[in-house]
Amino acid sequence: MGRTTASADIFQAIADPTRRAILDQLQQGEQPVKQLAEPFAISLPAISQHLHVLCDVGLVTQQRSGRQRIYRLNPAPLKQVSDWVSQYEQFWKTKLDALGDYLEEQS
Amino acid sequence: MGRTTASADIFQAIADPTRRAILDQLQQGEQPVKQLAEPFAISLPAISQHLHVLCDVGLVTQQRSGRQRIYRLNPAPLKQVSDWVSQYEQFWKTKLDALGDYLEEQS
DNA sequence: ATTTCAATTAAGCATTCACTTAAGTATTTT
DNA sequence: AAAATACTTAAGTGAATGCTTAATTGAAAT
Repeated sequence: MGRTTASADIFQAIADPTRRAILDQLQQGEQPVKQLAEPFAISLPAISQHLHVLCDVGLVTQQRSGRQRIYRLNPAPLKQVSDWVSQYEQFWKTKLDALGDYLEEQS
Repeated sequence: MGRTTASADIFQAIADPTRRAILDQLQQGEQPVKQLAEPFAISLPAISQHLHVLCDVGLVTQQRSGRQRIYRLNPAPLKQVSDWVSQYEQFWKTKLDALGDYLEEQS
């Protein structure tokens, strides 16, 4: 059934390396599917399915322009990931701080 | 074959909500498996398999203590996620800044 | 009107995933 | 030594995932 059943979860959406690469590429600006698909060694439908997943979680928006479909990055939903990770960022920063203190003591 | 084939990818590892919950719980300190499994409605082997995945990507470390196995959080690998996301953080912050500027202009 | 181009949707397939129960491995208690 | 405890590993299952090719949809050019 392919990518029709999307779980609409952001963590799931960014778990796939191809989808992350698509997002990375969209940082350079909005692009039609063909152009977006060019760097990848997979079929156009595969890309289309990935875009569908990204659309479902709101990471991209789409807009028709003639017979093209222009995709644009919308990074806002990534805040959910950022918020979750930053919880731990504190954690590892204090750890690095502790390491720094230790190193200072040694010198 | 269960969880034996771990992809050892951090984005994949945190894609599962149960695994994220396990990590969240480990913020309170190192814990044996039984205690760690308590809040979840799934079997102990399932938890063990999740822990194996987390171990593979280095997000947890394990240590024997008698017949218990103590798991401890190691958030360092999350830096990879943090770095990737922060790329976009800039993006949405400039967007929010732009919105702020716009609102200021209006007032 | 018909062909062409851009992209999606449909259908099918192999692999991976998260889970289960059953069996095995250590360690500790009795 | 035997039983109990804490956990892992093995084996199997249904569902989800990522991909493919074929068939559609829709707009543009001829």
